[in-house]
Amino acid sequence: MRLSTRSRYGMRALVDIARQSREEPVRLKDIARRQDVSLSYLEHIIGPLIAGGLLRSTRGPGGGLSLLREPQEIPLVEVISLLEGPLGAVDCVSSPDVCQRSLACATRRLWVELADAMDGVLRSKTLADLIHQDESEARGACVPEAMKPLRVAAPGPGGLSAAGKRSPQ
Amino acid sequence: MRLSTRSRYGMRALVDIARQSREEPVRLKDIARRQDVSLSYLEHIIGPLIAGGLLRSTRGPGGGLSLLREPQEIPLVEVISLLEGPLGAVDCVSSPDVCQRSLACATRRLWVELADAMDGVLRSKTLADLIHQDESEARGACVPEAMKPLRVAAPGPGGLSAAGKRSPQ
DNA sequence: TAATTGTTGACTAAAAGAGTCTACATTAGC
DNA sequence: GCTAATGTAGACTCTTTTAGTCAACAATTA
Repeated sequence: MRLSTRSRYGMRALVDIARQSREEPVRLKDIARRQDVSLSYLEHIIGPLIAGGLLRSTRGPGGGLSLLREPQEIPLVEVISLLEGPLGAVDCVSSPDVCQRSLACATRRLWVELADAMDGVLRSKTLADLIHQDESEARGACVPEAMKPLRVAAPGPGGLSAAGKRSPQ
Repeated sequence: MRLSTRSRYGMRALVDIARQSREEPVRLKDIARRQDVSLSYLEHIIGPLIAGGLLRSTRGPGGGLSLLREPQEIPLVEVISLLEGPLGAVDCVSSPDVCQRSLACATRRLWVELADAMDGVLRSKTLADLIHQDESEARGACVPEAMKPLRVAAPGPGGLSAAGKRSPQ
């Protein structure tokens, strides 16, 4: 249940473009450098965002990527949808009898609620929220010390915590 | 961002035990049969639940698994935590400078919110909720036809939808 | 035409997911 | 104490996904 680098890099790339973009397109190479992601990999990540109508690309010298809409018109749910596919999908399609075993039905409803919760968050925010939040944080709200427990969430005791995993960046 | 079979099978196993259990322990073999999961695999899934103090196991003839607490005393967040590890973990630990690049900080906060949302759902429910929900559904609320779009969530237009993936069961 | 940009697809290595199998430890009942 | 019925542990395997790299190519500007 962890986010792929596609989503993370892709989201960062979009924020990057939104911040740099002053009319002229932003070069993929520059995004890769600023975000510290390999250019070749970023190309693949950007693909779905172009296909999904979030970005326009122009080739040749002076070319690059630009947003097709204003940041506040880009809901994050759309971004994640393009990059990650359906959230928390639990498809029990192959056995159509799942519902007769009402047990499966009960747990399934839980997974639906889980996905809905994430959907709610992503639906309530736009790219603009990330940029603005970012700018206020850049003014000092987010100090390195406060970042130490980079493991996400698990608020309070008895919370989510278990295996130790690692990830790129 | 999809749930592993561990969580799904494990949760179903717990519900199974909670429903069957009338004092005497429930045999793993029976759970495997009822839930249509291989016995050998279920053994591995059950392990963390025992280690985590949710289940007690007794060996030998007449042995099996039993809940250590009443279903209403078992928060689902605890179950998922044991089976899945931290929800939506995004650990950028290896580069301690993430926060200086405030961009990373902005997206990171989004991932935290996402994990919190899931956490909220799981924290508000107990095993008892699944059992009861289940029983009312068994009385006819959940008909096979209503189950066709087994792909989870994505409520409304413009919602979450993209890649086509498949999974066991 | 040459340099600069994005596009596409084949390819790969490593990790995680999903499971199997075998040997072993406990215990109840005879 | 023996035997059958249970759970336990760990090594092992196969498949899919993740996370990339690389090379050829297409478009565009100067």
